[in-house]
Amino acid sequence: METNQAVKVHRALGEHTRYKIVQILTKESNLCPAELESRLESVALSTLSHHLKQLSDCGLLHSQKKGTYIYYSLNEDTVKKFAPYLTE
Amino acid sequence: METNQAVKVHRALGEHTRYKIVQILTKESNLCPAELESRLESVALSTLSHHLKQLSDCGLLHSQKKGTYIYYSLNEDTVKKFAPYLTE
DNA sequence: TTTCTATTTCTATATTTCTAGAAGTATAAT
DNA sequence: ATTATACTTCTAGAAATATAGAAATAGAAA
Repeated sequence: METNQAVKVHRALGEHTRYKIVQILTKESNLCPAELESRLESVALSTLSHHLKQLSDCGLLHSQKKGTYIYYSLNEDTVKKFAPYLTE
Repeated sequence: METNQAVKVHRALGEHTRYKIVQILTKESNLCPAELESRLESVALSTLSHHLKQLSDCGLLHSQKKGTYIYYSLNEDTVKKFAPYLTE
């Protein structure tokens, strides 16, 4: 089943927790999973990790590793293209 | 579970057939289910109807009844807000 | 090396979504 | 009134997705 990026991006944003993650990252960038966890309500870290992977795979997020920490932030270009209203 | 419009719209667009329906309607508007069916590959009318409902419920489409026909077209405002790249 | 911390991957289960046939509704035509 | 057409709603099975605990990985500190 062929899946283009647009569909992937929309599917990624079409779920509450992931949508919230993106919203949070429009306000504060370079957050690590543990920090995101504290800003969400009752999501297991393993679940959060799964969501972050999906958001990264479709190009909405990028991450930077520093020691044992991984800092996530928005990929501005992708957000601008597919969900510009989020950063206005 | 509270669902805002943005999440609903993204969820609606995050599926191939529905995404395709919206793409088709950016080029030709006022199409009825039977016409859409002929422009898609192997989707049962009942399935198509279900997709059209989802697209309508989130505000992406509106429809107009004429006799037994129902003509669907894009709700420009919603598309402009949530997926502007589709009409550019 | 051992232990600790941050995070991901694996696994299984629960839930949601997709799909299409069958049945139903509404309008039009005979 | 009967039949035909256009479409939707109901139903149920199949497929996909979400969830979280347990196990695994990778780097930092002791």
